[in-house]
Amino acid sequence: MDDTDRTLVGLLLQDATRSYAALGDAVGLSAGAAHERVRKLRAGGVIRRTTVDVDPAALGQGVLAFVLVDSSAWMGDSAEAFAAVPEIQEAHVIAGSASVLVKVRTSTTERLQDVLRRLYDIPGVSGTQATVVLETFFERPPDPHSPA
Amino acid sequence: MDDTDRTLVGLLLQDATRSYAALGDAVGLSAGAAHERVRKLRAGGVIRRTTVDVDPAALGQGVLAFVLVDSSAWMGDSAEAFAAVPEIQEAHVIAGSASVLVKVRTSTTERLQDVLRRLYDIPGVSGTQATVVLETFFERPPDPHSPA
DNA sequence: CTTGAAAGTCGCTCCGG
DNA sequence: CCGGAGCGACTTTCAAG
Repeated sequence: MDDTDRTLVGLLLQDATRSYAALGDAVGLSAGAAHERVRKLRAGGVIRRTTVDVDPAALGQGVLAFVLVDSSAWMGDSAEAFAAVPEIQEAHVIAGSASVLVKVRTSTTERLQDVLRRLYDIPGVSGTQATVVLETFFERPPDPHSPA
Repeated sequence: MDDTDRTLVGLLLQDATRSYAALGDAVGLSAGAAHERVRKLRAGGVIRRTTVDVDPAALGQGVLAFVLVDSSAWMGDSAEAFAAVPEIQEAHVIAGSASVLVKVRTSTTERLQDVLRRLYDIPGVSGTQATVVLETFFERPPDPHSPA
C-alpha cells in the first residue's frame, strides 16, 4: 500500500469505469502495471467490490435519522436482528450511555416511527432516541490519502 | 421507476461489473432493454456514479466515531468548513439539542482528538460530544425495494 | 419491448526485455 | 516495471419487427 495504490483507490472511488490505461496514465504506470496493482488491491480486500452510488431520495427514501438504542442486555450478538430491518442502513455498537447507534432511511416520518416500533421487537432493546436529519451537508467515501 | 428498475439497481449495488446481458437475464429483459433502463437511471440521477467499495480499516482508518457538534450560531452555511476536514465522512444538520452530526474515521483515537480540535476552528462551533464505535454490525447501501 | 448485426473499446493474458 | 500482441467479451448504437 504505497502512495500510488492510494491514488489508484481514489481514482476508482471517483469513477470505477475508468480503463486501466487511463488509470495507468494518471499515476505514471503502464496499463498492465495498473491492472496488476488493482488486482492486488481487490485480492487484499482493500477494494471489496465494484458498486454503484444511488441517490436515496430518488428511491423514495428522503427521511434520514440516527437512532440511539438503549438496551437492558448485552447486544453484541444482535447484528442479524438489526439487519433484518431493511430501512436500517448502518448499525454500530457504541461506547457511552446508549448501546447501539443505527442509521435509518425512510420515505416519511410515519415510516420512521414504524421502524422505531420494530426496534422494540429486538430482544434487549429498552428504549430509543431518534434524531432526524434536516439537511445532509455531504456523504462521501473515506479519503485514501487521509493522513490518519 | 417500476419494480424492474429497482431490481436492476439492487443488482448493480451488489456488483456493478455485471454485463447488460446478465442484468437482462435476471429481470427477464433483453440486453438492449436492460441497457436502456440503466442508461435512464443514470440520466435521471438515481444512479449517480459507478464506484468502488473500500475497506476503511485497510486504509488505516480503523477508528470510527460520531460527533455531535454544538453551536452558538447558524451553521447552515458551514458545509465547506466541515468538508475541508478529510477525516469527516458525513456531516448532517440535525433537529435536536445539538446542531450538526458528523461521522469521522481516523487511524487512532489520538487522531480523533485532533479532528475534534479542528472542529473548534470552525466558526460557530461551541462544543463537541464524541461517541466512539466499538464494533460495526454492518454498513450497507439503501435497499431499493424497501417499502419506504 | 424484441432480435440481430456492426463497430469500437476494453479486459485479460501472454510474451520478451 | 515496460512495451506490444492477441483473443474474447463487452459496450454502444443502429435498424427492423
